Amino acid sequence: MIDAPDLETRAAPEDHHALRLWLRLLTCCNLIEGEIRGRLRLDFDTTLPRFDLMAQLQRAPKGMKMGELSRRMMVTNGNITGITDQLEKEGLVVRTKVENDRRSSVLKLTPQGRKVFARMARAHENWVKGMFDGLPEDSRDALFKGLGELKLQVVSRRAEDK
Amino acid sequence: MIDAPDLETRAAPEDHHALRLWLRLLTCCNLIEGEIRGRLRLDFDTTLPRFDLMAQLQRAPKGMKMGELSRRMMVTNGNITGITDQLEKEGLVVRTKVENDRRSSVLKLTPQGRKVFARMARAHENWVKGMFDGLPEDSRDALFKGLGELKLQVVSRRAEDK
DNA sequence: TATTGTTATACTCTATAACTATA
DNA sequence: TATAGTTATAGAGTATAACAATA
Repeated sequence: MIDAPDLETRAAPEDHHALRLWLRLLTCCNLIEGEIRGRLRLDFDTTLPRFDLMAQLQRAPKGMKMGELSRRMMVTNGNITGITDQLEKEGLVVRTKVENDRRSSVLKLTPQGRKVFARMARAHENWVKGMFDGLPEDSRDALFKGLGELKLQVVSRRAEDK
Repeated sequence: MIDAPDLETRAAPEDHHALRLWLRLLTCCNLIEGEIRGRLRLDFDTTLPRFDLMAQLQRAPKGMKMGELSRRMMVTNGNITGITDQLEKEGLVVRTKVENDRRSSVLKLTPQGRKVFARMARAHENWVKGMFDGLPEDSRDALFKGLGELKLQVVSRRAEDK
């Protein structure tokens, strides 16, 4: 066993199972996310939110409205404006105007943005594969399924509350 | 199916299984963490790092050195100093000096800190239970086991790299 | 009136690096 | 020389709220 103190050590043996599960989930996520953030910074001098925004655009060849990005990334409009400003200054995305609604902007990757993102996405995928590929196939399947159920659970509770 | 666009929509069907698994993990974690952060803010006017620090101290009746907190919370010494300053100002923790090493500080919860933390911890546990308890027992077990494997995997890779 | 996006502001968290005091 | 903690600094990310233009 590796001696790696971490957040999960905050759990006590008598704690409720759900709590221990949550702390383990959080620890895993933080470890992996930290690894990815660090590498994005080191190898590509960028951040996770910038990468996420570009990933969303990559999946939307016709571009995406800023409000839609805000919903998907679950941050406020103002934040999207800020991240977009940076990316546009670097020539990676571009705001375009739509015909029927002059309030809206549609964001698209520039050719340069597509090129840069392709390189980042390839590296990113390799990092992730490296971290997950040691897991037995059935564990991966079980995780995927369990997390799917968990997500539904959490999302539907949120919908109830509002 | 609930229409809730989120980070996971960034995955494409052709993406590697590991990548889809990671995005789902990240989405779950962000949803739950956001919920907890929001409630900590609303109900107790505090933050997750502050709560985490107090949780660590709660588990260490004799207190804990700041360096140890830094390792467990995986942040730098300077950050621990900052969070500690806030909590000490609010009378929730206290720095104490140790006999044999005058450089070190040992942090402890004050009686007031223990009282406040107990209330927060109870509420926190209920939030978490509420989010996880809808999961079938075998799904929870599978998640716990799979995440344990994943954590080992990631931690040991980190150890190799350094 | 409601919506889209922008701006201004403030705050938390974070890391880096230089520093003090002790060991 | 090394370690424990502090300080100073800078930057990212976040939310809130007021705002302009448009629907």
